[in-house]
Amino acid sequence: MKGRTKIFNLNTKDAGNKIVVMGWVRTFRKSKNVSFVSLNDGSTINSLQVVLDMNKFDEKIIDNINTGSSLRVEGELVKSSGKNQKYELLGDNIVILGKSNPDTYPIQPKKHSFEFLREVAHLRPRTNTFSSIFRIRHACTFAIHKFFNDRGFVNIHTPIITSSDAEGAGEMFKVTSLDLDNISGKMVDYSKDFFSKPVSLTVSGQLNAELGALALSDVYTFGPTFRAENSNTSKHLAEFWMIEPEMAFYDIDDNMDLAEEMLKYIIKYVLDNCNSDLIFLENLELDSERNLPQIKRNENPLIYRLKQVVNNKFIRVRYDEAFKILSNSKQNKKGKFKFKIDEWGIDFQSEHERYLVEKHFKNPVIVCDYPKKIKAFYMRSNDDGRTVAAMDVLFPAVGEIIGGSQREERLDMLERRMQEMNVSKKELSWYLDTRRFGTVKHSGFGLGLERLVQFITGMKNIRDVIPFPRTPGSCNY
RNA sequence: GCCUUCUUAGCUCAGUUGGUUAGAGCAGUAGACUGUUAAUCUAUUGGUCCUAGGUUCGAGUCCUAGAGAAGGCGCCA
Repeated sequence: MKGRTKIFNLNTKDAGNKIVVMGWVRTFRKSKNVSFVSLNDGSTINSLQVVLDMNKFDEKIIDNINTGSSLRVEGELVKSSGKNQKYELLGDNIVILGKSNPDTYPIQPKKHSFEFLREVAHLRPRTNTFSSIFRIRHACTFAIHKFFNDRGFVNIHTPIITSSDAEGAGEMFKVTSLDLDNISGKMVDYSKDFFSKPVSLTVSGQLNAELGALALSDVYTFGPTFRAENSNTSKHLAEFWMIEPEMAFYDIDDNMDLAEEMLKYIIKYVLDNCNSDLIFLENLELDSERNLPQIKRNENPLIYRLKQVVNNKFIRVRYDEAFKILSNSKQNKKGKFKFKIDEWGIDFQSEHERYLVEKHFKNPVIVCDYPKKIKAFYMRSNDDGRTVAAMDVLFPAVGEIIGGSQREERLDMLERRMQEMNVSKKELSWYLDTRRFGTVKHSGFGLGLERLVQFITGMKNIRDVIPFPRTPGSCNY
């Protein structure tokens, strides 16, 4: 690979240099004497224009330059006389690395629907939109690791296969090595299975992360998460990536501070490092909204929305206040909510969350101190006896992006809650040990990576921010 | 899981109250063109109208079932 230059490294300063680039043809504009190839290697959204003197090249080479084919081009980088680029490559020597039959190659130099591109998910990274999204997704991933590393957090690899079915975060996928094609009507004998007991794919690394926090102080997990829920929405995947920090000695306020700081850090990192991708996605969104009625459009363009999040303090409200705001809202009094806000203790529906974020505050909102009966067993009971120290970070468009809490560190309280909610103390005795031996107050939260990438890229469907989406009835590639 | 909508050329879509031989743009192919920017211009190929039944003299259009997709809701990240 010696001598090859990636396109994102090119610069007008390199004009006059002999270089070698490799990439895939986006478009080929052919005419008798001079032709133009847009070559993209995925290192940047910007394709490099290769200029070909048609008299210099064999017909065999020219005929195989098609949309999708891969080339090695050697030539001199020069200042461009065209308007849309500052520099271009005068092609001297071209090698066709891989042919592409234009008759059957599905990606055309034109606008495709996201639905169609989902059906060719193996090739969609070759489009501007998806290469931008995946570069931004990578930037988010990198920023997350950097954020935590800079603050002395330890990355814990929590297990993907778990024997605990008590996490309570949703339906689980079973993992087995039993011959499923050959199971009789009898009860399954799990003692014959690989782990000698029923096991599943993880729905959350939190309980394991807590074990790490109660030894290493600050830890985080960042791994795949699996939910077998039959959710058919633009915000749910059966396989997604979740970031779960867990911090010893943090109370719920420290927890909220960290969540806000982290989200701002990641978004700022993307703003600072993925500018051309964001500009592309912003224009794509403006373009797609051109024909929509005003109410269906975003109030502000993408980059403005991102800067707004970075530059404004998140609004923090307790459930009680949020409940009052919602129940006194015109929307509620006029019966415009599908689910009326009437009795204290109900869980908010997404229409209520959107009202708070998009109509009332027009800002990201953190709601905390939820009624205990709608939250999980491990959340710390507040002194009022009816709420727990839980918090949800609500974002415009994507809704709940983070869910977290201060954990119940008092053994007797935790055991009482487990009893009430029918969680097996025996199965989670390892978890309870942290409360038996040197318990401390601690907190944590879960961030859905795809929902964050959705917000940052403005993509409407979560299936378009993960390379290979898994959803009910769909597991391809 | 529930509700609604959609499925017509490789892609994006049009197709009138059910009426003859199903259309357009783009892509592809052939050609033209000295600098293009999803190049342009000329010509042209391309159809199991999602599948299976049914109603009708006649179905892309109506009815039933199924498959797939999208949007909304619930569950959540």
